[in-house]
Amino acid sequence: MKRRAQKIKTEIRQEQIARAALVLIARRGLNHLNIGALSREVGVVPSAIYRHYPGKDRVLESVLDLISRSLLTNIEAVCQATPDALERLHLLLMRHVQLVRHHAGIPRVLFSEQIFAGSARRKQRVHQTLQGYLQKIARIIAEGRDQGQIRADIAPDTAAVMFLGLVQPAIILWLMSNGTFDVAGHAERAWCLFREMLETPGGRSRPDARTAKKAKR
Amino acid sequence: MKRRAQKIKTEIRQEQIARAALVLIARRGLNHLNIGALSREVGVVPSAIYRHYPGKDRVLESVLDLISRSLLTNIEAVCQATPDALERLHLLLMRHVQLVRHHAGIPRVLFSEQIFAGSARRKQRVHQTLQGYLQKIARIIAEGRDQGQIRADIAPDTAAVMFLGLVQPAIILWLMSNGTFDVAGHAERAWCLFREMLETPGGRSRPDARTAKKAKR
DNA sequence: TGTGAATGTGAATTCGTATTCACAATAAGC
DNA sequence: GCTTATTGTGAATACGAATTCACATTCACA
Repeated sequence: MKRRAQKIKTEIRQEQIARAALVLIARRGLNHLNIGALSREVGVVPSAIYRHYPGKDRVLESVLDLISRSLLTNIEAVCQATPDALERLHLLLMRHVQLVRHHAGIPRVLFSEQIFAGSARRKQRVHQTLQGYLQKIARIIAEGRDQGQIRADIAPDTAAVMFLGLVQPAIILWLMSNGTFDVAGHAERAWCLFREMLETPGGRSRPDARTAKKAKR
Repeated sequence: MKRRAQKIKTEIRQEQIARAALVLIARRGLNHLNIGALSREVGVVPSAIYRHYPGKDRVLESVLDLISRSLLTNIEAVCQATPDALERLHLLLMRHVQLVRHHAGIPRVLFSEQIFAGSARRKQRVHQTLQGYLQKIARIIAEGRDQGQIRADIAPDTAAVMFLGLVQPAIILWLMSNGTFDVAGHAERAWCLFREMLETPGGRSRPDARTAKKAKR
């Protein structure tokens, strides 16, 4: 019955392990992530994990890398998709929701106690990841302001944090309601209000995003 | 040196233990909360905890009670302080920030993995607490709408979740930055924008909250 | 095809922590 | 003051989970 697992090169296994960890975290949370379950998910025996990682901590680091990359990938994607700041934000919001819905492990890691209370180094690391994300959002907003599309009396930093706030409580509600809460719906409604708030009062009150190009100023 | 702890009635000890737990959670997080440290904080020996609680789980329940009551107390306080919906929200926001800054254990518990991933019962309980809080906020908003002070085309539920979002990411940043991030400052700036967004466009663009009574419609 | 390095395995070890229990001290009611 | 229920104490227990290690297998390379 029990077949011995195939030998796989360390780099591949590391990737496998990190992804499996994210899946397990999504399923049962970071606290329940243990080497036993992780190895089972990968299809090896617990001690095998230590062939590829010096310890559980380093596994977590890899998971954080995975998450960091996902977030930054989203930023880059929306920046390539359109030059319009408001459209970028809207796209980013939807992609963020999709990402989180698909990988529920991400918010679970970011909000986890193990991060807040864990080693100062890990905490620092997550903090920098979040700060980087926020800065990139703030930059998009600043560009929109320079284009006259976004009110100049709004501090991009503040707006960026608010932007995160459009979905963060919703995600928590979603996690706590066993996936019942309609994150995407809330995000869409909240976005409409947020956009109105951002837009320069000079423009139309409800310009269609599709027609609102940089031309108007 | 080591004095035997004084005998104290169970109800009092229970309160002590719950408060001590919240303090410890604020200091080191929910994951690091163990019976040993908890008993030390209270000034007794680990096994003594079991004279007052059947187990660690029940201690957590008490902590949740403490938190629930704090949140609801804030709601009641602001409702008594003023009949003006926008003022209520502003007050609530500031009180919320103060509460969290004073008892950092509160967000640590609410965002904790142990809640999301813990027993379904606890999760359910926290969910209901949050839902109750949200509903009360939504009611304040709905009243403001009925008074013509708040735009009628905004769903109170959505606005309530957004209201939470004004501070939630800020609180997380605050926790991760070791108390460096200026939560109160962000809350104030975010509130100004949020208020503008809520207000009926018919009114002045920046009516002083003190003069904006229900009379105007 | 043979050989060594890389990877997988199962048992053993260690550690932290929740919980239990028999016993001691204390407070409250008579 | 005496008795008894209540509360505190220290040792013992139990359990889960991380990690280590000696040994087995397999892959890559010559």
